[in-house]
Amino acid sequence: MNLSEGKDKFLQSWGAYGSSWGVNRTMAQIHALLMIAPQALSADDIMEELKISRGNANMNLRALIDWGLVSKELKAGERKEFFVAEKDMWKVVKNIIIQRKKKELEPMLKVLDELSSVEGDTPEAAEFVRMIKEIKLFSGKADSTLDTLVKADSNWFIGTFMKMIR
Amino acid sequence: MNLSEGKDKFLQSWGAYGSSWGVNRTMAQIHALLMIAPQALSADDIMEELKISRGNANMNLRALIDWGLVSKELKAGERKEFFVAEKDMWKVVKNIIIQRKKKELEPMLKVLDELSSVEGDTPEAAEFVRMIKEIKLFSGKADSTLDTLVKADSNWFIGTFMKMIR
DNA sequence: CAATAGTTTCAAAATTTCCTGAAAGTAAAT
DNA sequence: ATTTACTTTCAGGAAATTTTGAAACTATTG
Repeated sequence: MNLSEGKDKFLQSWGAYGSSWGVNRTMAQIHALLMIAPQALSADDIMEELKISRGNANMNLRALIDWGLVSKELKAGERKEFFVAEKDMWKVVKNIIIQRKKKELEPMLKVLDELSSVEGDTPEAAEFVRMIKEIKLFSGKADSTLDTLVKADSNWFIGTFMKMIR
Repeated sequence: MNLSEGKDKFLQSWGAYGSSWGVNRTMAQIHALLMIAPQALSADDIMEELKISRGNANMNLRALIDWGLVSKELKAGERKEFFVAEKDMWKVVKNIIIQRKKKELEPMLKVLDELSSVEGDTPEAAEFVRMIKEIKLFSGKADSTLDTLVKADSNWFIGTFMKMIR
């Protein structure tokens, strides 16, 4: 397989992969493109490679920066902005965990907390509260585990944890 | 908060939560509804509670059964089918991991494998292969970790692992 | 300060995903 | 063998999401 075929396949797969996890397909593709780029790319480079509009490129680049997966790079003497992706996979995953934890897990925990105070003496109310508490207990544990994982450094995770769990 | 308010809030939140993880909103809501139900529900019960069509209810129920999160229950003397959700959160999460691993992680590993054989002596090709290998290495480790997690039983996870990682 | 070189925003269009409902399918009961 | 009581399928419509592109904005340069 040559580079151009491989690149296309990677861009398309990473897009589909992201898509099935609720991440905008184009955002995932821009991320993929930057991850395999040997140097920083400009918005124009990205627009051309992925055949997308300037608006689309801009919005998704900003989102990637927000997630801590991409950063801006200024080149001396150049007026336009260049973009580079974080290439350390452990950092990539860590940032994704941090974001999704903040945007999805933590709000859910808050909702579960409110819901566990539902009143009522019917079997329906009893089962509702029981199940909400079960979900909350589990989610709370997942939340702490992720906290620990995020605080742990790459070496610890890849070394100790992986060996331990095997 | 009373039951009806709580239920509505839970159904809507669980739907939104699923949605942001690439799971059909209605599928997540049916799952939520069955999780908090004290007894098995019929397709008609679900259609009425969520105000959805028979086709929609049927398709998403089948998908939930596929994922191992819901099962059919036949009542003696009743011709119609009833549905119950798995209520043990550890089993729920385990089944979700198994499915997503099979449908998304494993195909990705296969693609990465193919991509790591890209040929070329340009810096672009070198960086491409380097990065694909980095992603593959990390994904492979994640895959093994999930394997172990899935084989481990609930008690082990909640007891040993949680304490260990804290 | 006008021109130039970019970036950002957002309403409308395009695309994708989801849902409906009616028709077809299935199987138990009579 | 026909009716009854359901379940399943899927084409077309509805809804949600994504993308475009042009106008507005910002900042550097001459």
